Amino acid sequence: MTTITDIANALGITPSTVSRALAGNPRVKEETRVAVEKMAKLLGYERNVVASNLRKGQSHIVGIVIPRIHREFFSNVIGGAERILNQAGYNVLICQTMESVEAEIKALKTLKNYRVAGVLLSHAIDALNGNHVKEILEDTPLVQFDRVFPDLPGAKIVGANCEGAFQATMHLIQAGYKRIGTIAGFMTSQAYIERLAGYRLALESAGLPFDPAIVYENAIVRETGYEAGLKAIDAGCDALYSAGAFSALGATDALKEKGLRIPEDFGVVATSNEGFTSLMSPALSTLNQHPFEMGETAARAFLEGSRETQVIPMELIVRQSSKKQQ
Amino acid sequence: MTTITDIANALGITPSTVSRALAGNPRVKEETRVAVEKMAKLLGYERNVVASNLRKGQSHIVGIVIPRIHREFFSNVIGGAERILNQAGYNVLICQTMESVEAEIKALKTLKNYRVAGVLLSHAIDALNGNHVKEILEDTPLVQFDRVFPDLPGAKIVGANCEGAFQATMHLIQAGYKRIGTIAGFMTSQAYIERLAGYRLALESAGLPFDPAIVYENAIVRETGYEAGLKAIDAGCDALYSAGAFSALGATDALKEKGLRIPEDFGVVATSNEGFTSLMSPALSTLNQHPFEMGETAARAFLEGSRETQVIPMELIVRQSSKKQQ
DNA sequence: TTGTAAGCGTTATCAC
DNA sequence: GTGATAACGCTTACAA
Repeated sequence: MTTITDIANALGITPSTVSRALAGNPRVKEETRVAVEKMAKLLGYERNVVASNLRKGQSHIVGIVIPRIHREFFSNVIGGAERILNQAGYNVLICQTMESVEAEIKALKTLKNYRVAGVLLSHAIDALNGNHVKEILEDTPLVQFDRVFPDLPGAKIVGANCEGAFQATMHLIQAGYKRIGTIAGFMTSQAYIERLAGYRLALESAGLPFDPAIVYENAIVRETGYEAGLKAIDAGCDALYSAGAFSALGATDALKEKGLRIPEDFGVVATSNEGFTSLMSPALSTLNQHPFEMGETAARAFLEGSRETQVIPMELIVRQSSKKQQ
Repeated sequence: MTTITDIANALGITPSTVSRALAGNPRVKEETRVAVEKMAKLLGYERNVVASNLRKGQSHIVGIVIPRIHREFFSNVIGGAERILNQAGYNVLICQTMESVEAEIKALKTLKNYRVAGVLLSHAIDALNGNHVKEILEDTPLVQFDRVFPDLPGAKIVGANCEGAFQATMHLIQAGYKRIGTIAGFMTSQAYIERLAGYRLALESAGLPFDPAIVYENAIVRETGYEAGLKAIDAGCDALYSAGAFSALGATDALKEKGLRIPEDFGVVATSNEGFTSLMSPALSTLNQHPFEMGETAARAFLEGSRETQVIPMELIVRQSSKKQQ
């Protein structure tokens, strides 16, 4: 592999000058800069970023830590972040935690060891607070997104969870559903706490009772959604707001199995406009969290060194599953 | 950040010994090894992998280059590869090419500059051969998967494209469909060439004519699938084998729009068991490519330095979309 | 405008 | 079994 020393030797100058020329340092003669660039191309030189990073004490890698890559929400966040970061000359190291804090800790340590320029992080569901992050990351810039802990420093990019859940629940109320339960997610996560708050607010502002008996605190996966669906039927619900799309899918499994018609007998709305939701029958009404935009915003927050909390609005997409015929 | 020098100073020994102790070199006294490890823990030492990589001339990063992260097939491949690689102490740097060779070239250069230990690569659709890879990667170990070029060195992990397509088409024939078209994908990619071959083989071995007029060579996305669907109807087809799931989705859009009943009037089977296929109505019959396993196999091939071509079998999953009532 | 020299943190090759 | 020293390739004060 060609090094700057090779270029320097070929040109009869020193590596420092080559380094400066390649870095676009203005204190280098136009003439030599051109010569260096020409020779670099000729010899097929490519900067050894490992050496460069070591010297500079940091890399142009940004770590992204997420629960699971195959969830459309997260892969879209990554897509958005990557677009902005690549433009700015950064590369992306992706770590999945599979929803385990253990793995999250390991991932953060690894990233720290690589001296990444920054970390974009959405916490594992079983993380209860940000202490483990504080110790590891120290002064590495951190941007949290979606699942965030307020006690950690740095920018936070969150969805408009409360407003979104409010909107979704209100939509069910206005469609004529009377007893609306919720698949709420785990109350260890701020995002789900807020969604539940939005749900409750909607009920109360419409004069409907908030009934803890039809709040299903659970993982938001298909299996638990199915169970929640069964319970909701037994509890006399005629609609569900689900804090996640996969749990809504599970709930509709249960509803269909029990012979209930959606949306006539039972309405469903969920947060997360995963691609499959429009293909379900009936198509599922959802809240679009704009994950791509969330990724872009997180990346920009990192680039700008922002410490602000930014809220990405959610957009209600009304499909069949909530169109009660009156 | 603590360095090995800090540990050495604290212990009154030299960095070399610390380095050896930490590396598990047998020529270091048990006693000092223990002392070093204790002190390392005490001072919160974490190896600077950047420095280590520079000195050793390679990293423990494996680059994965794929067209698009948000396709379930690829995110599952990544999942499988990551599992195996993490176990072996590697980390994963992911680059998306968005189906452009330009971006593929850029990604490969970046990875080379990071002196990655190896590259797992599935080509962009507009890559016509492997020349661009040869020049850049030189002696970096390469494993190609799914979309591969035979002229490139190193291991290749491919799906059983021909056999899968054969199976899918044969299934349609046996279900009673008479005139079966195909959404074939681009013929610049070996994977799609093989799928077309399997389709043709099935027709011919069943004594049915192979008609180029109902072979739709196209991108395999929803939009082009829709167009192919319309054409297939006009051409008097009563079934389609699609080389991709999204194009099959587009085709069913067209079929429904034209009032055709699936599977009674028209049968559909597709390669790629994307999650949404089971949620379509009617549910789409697919070929499961076992992407997770493909990722694991690719990672193992890298770890073992294999140069073999391995074929991952495809599994036909029969759902509603191909169950013709006779 | 360019050269000199030191150093980022680690590891490999010698010695002892 | 341990220490001294150099080197991986690059960057950056400082000097010229």
